[in-house]
Amino acid sequence: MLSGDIPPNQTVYLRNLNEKVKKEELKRSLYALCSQYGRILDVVALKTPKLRGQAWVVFSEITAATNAFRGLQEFDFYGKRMRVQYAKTRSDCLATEDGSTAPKEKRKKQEEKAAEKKRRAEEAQQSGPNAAAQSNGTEISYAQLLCNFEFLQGYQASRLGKTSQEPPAPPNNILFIQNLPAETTSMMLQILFQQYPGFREVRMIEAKPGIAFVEYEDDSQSMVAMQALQGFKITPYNPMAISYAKK
DNA sequence: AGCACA
Repeated sequence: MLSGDIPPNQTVYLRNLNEKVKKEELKRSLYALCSQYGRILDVVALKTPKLRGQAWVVFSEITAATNAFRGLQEFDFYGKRMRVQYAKTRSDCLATEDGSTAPKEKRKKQEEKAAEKKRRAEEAQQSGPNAAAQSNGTEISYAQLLCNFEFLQGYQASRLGKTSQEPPAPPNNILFIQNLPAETTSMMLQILFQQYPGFREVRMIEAKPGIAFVEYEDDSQSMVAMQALQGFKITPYNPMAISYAKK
C-alpha cells in the first residue's frame, strides 16, 4: 500500500516535490493544484534540509483531502511524480477549530524536553543556578488565525474568486484552467487543446490572468482533454490545473 | 525517504 498505515487526515502530506522550486511559488502552485479538491486552509512548506521536497496541504474537510489523495497520486509536478499520503498529525492551523486539544501543546512539551536536556548538559559542566521562570501559559492561537487569514487573502487573490468547497465539479463540456503563467495567450491554449476531438474554443478574460475556459462539444470530449493535459506546463513552473467549469 | 506548523 502506498499510503502506509496512516489513517485519513484533513491534511495531506506531499513528498517527492521538486526541491528547486522556491518556497512561495511551490505553495502557490500547490494551492492552485489542490484547490480543485476542496477549500484549502493552509499550505506549509519548509526548505530546511530535513523538510525540503515536502509539503502539507490542509483542507477544510477530510473528504477533500481524500479526493486529493487519490487524484494527485503520482501527479507530474515540476517534472517529478508527486507522492501523496495523509499527514501523521493534525495541523496546527486547525487547533481551535473544533475545540480539540491544541497540538501546539505537544510541540511545546518537546521543546521543553529539549531545553531540559540542554540544561542538564550545562549542569554537568557547572551548576546551573538560574531555574528560569517558565511561563507555561497556553498562547491563544489568535496569531495563528491571523496567519491563516493572511495566507488565504494572498492566495485567494490569485485564485480569482473561485471557492471550491465541494469535491471536483461534475463533468461539463467546459473546462476551467488555472495556474497559467501570465504570458499565456489564447493561441497557445488553442494549440494545446485543439488536438483533442470536439474542441470548440478557448476563452480568456483579460482582467483575470492565469485562468481560461476551454469548451468542447460534450462532456466526454472535455474529459479526454482534461486527462491528457492535466498538469501540462507552459513554462516549467506552471503546471496547469484543469477542472470542470461550474455550470 | 524525509511528518511541520518561519
